[in-house]
Amino acid sequence: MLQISTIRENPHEVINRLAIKNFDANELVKKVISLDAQRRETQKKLDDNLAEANSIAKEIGVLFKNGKSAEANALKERSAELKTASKELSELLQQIENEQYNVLVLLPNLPHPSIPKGKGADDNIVVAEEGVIPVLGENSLPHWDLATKYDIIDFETGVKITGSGFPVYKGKGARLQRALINFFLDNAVANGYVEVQPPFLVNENSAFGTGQLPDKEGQMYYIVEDNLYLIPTSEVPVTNIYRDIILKAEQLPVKNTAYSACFRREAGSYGKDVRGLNRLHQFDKVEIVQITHPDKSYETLEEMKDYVCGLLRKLELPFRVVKLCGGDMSFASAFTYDLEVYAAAQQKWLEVSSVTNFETFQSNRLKLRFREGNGKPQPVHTLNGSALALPRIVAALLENNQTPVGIKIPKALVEYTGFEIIN
RNA sequence: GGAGAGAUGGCAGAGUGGUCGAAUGCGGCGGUCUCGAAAACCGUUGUCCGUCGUAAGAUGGACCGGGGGUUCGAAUCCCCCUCUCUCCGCCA
Repeated sequence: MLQISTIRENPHEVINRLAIKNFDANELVKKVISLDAQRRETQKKLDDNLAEANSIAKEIGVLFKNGKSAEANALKERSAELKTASKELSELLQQIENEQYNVLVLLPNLPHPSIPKGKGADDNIVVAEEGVIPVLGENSLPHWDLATKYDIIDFETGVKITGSGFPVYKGKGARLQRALINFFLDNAVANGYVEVQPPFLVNENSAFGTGQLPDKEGQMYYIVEDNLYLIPTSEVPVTNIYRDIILKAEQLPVKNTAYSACFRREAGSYGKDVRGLNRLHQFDKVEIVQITHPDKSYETLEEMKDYVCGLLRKLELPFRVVKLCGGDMSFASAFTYDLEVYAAAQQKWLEVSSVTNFETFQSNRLKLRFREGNGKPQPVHTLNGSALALPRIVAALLENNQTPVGIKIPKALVEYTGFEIIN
């Protein structure tokens, strides 16, 4: 959520920046500003009213004590008038505030000034590419066939138990999952991230805090009976740890990492490009989150991006770093790098991580702030990234490392899997 | 699932109708003392929204889990909701 002060002070800047995201903010900005003026005017009236009422109440108290009940009763009449007026004003104020809020949440985050305009994924900028793209033999297979061939992932049994998008990992497949999770967590911890194990279900307030609600409830699984949501990413519970908190400047940066299963309904996304592990309803992911001083967040963004690159390097996967253009960025993002690995059998780049700086967009909504010395609280910057999401990593590992004798495990993972080859 | 208790400032914990944004203790910050530190002592210490001001600040309002009600006046009385804790039941 944008800060009202930003909009009030630089309306044209807001409109221009949002145009980069192909978002026409003209009307909404106008509306927010006019509602803001109404809000302040109404509040002034209400406050004056209440101030008078407060002082009358005190007077009445004194009068009664001194036995001057006639005078007190006269004042009561004025007090009653004020009460009626205050009630109307406060209802009006509430209504204006709600309206303003409802408009405010429709405005996406401003993209960083360096973000180029663009329509969609085709206009993203590849800022780095690394690793050797393997050339596979004639009878190479996509990962879903390899999974069946070596009996490590069973999609059909998953369908029987739950439905499509819920695979069953078996044998070395299951072990590979566990190995990757540990590998990612250990690396994050070695890089100064504090590991947390969050709940996989969150309440309404949390879903709201990170922006899944009120808009995107359809993307989450929902438990009606308990009014809880299955998390689409551990970003939700981890970030919400810091909801309604004022940190001290010395506590920054906060660095957390968490493994969680992630649950996504992805309604309407069935169809092409979703075979095998490419898109699932339940998958595993290790997330990294940082809360930083506003002056440090872009430095941190680079650091987080480089950290994820390091993981891909250790896994010996060819990858590229893509800077998203305005049109492809998410609602809440100010700057996003996507990291993609090449899956050699599908001959396709697969997004495995998204590293994003939200600046104050999340912290403003979360009421997550920090204080320098005795200064006023101010919003922090929040960032997060996948480090990493498993399924597409597994897909690329299987496809790229297939050989006539089996699938080779990258060296760095062997101490975690306990085997060097899947055969 | 059944029964009971509770929700107050960073924490602990008083406060049952007006002088309460709220005692006291701890913690934090500043100071005195000290070569320095500890102890002791003194002072200070919440958030949000307005108004005035370049600012420092001044000032109005709101906030004692959330919402509603009674009253001239509510942390305090009444109603509803949420959450937490304890005991019983069930259970990895």
